[in-house]
Amino acid sequence: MPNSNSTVLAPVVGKLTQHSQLALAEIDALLDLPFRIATFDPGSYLVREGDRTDSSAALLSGFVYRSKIAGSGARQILAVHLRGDLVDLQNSLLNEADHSVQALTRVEVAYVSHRAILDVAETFPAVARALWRDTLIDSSVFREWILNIGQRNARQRISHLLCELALRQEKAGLCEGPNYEWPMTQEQIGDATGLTGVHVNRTLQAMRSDGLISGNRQSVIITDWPKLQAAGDFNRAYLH
Amino acid sequence: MPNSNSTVLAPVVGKLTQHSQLALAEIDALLDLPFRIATFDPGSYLVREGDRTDSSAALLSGFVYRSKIAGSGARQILAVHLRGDLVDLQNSLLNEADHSVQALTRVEVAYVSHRAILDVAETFPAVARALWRDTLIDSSVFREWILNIGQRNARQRISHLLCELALRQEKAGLCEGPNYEWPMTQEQIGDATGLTGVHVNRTLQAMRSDGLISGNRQSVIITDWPKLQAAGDFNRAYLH
DNA sequence: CGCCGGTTTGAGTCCATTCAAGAGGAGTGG
DNA sequence: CCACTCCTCTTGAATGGACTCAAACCGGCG
Repeated sequence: MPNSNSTVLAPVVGKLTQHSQLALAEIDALLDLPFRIATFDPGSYLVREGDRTDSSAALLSGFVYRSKIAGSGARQILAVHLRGDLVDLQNSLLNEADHSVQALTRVEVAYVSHRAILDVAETFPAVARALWRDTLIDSSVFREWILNIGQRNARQRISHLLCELALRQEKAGLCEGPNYEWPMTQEQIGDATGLTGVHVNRTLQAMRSDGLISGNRQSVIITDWPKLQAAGDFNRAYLH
Repeated sequence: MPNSNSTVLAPVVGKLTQHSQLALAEIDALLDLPFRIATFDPGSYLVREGDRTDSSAALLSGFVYRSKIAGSGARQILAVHLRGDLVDLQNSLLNEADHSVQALTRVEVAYVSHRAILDVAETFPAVARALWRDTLIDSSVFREWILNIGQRNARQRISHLLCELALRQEKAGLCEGPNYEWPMTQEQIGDATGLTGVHVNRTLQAMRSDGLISGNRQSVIITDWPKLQAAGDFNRAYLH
């Protein structure tokens, strides 16, 4: 029984309007999309590789990650998402999910049917462009991750990941201070950066003792943002 | 002086119709897009990181690659493109190029203005979906590359890259036998896989002596396709 | 209190890198 | 036609960043 409400999808509209200009009618059409709310516990799957879905999930609260598994069983985390992100929009046009989506924290999502999304996109070309652009920015982030994993050392990779998540949290209006959520285990940080958990541990210790960061599990304090940015070879241009 | 002709852009239409159904009117609209032909020598830039362009390039012949440079100066190759590929379609919606595009061989491209592309997309929603889907498949390939670089060893990475390029050449109708073009230096293969040229060299030698491949520079013979596929942990699903 | 997932630490190993030099091959110009 | 250059490929030896394996530590929670 799909629901419809004019504020629940606001985080999604907020994200889209960050990079695309939308008219009031277009925003209303998005907010009026029928949706179905669901919650997930940490570790549970929103989408499994190989799934065929008929709706996409918009993240309302919490964090999720996307991942693929290699033949060896090794897991690679491809992206981390937060409030406002459309976590599997690509499945609205691709038949079969090529990767999984899992909850990092307790999350709340709004499911919107592919049909409804494509209808709005067809009615409002500006919405189509906004959604397309959103996936293009996603793509740009993937490219930066390829660079990160392919060409940077452990400290750079971890610093870069942290910079990205911190900046995106600010953009999403989730925080402002030097305090950021980082709800990943060291093992997961390793899977996201192509390192082992053990090596992540050692590298984080070095970063802490060098005064780049402090704070404990689940939450980091970026004590020296310019230095961290330099350490991570971080340039925000790729986030568009 | 833009040109217009009904067969030049056929490779592009061929690629789009591989994954999206298009009506005759839509195909005609694509073929009638105004374009401008240009050729590039190996190594020359089609797009530079930071550029703002007003048109996108469709690859008519030859090979190009996309790349980003890390702060250290290291180069990461992000993707390789061949005939029919829209190599910088993302720039039609993003302001500033976040990576470069360079010719691998002598190439011929058709430039189509962003304006014209977006107009066709607005007139024909099916075209908009086809282009969007095309960029989503691109995205899926980036994800697989993240997995490849992040979780696989040298032999797997190189085998995987080779499998992908071979399969895409077949799909594009560029060849059929066990003979494939591979117009990359070992250094470039290294940049695409996050390895050094020296190690690519040693790994290729081992692969040759294990009977996976043979042939010389610029062109490979895949002597044992099933074995190569296994060696590269290659699963074509991600190419959709 | 005792379990459990996550973090920390140590020691040994290895895959890939670095540095350096030599060989091969294609193209250029005298 | 040969000398010369440049680029790529090849090879060797030494180094090192990250991995593996394994055990101990820690804090939260039932």
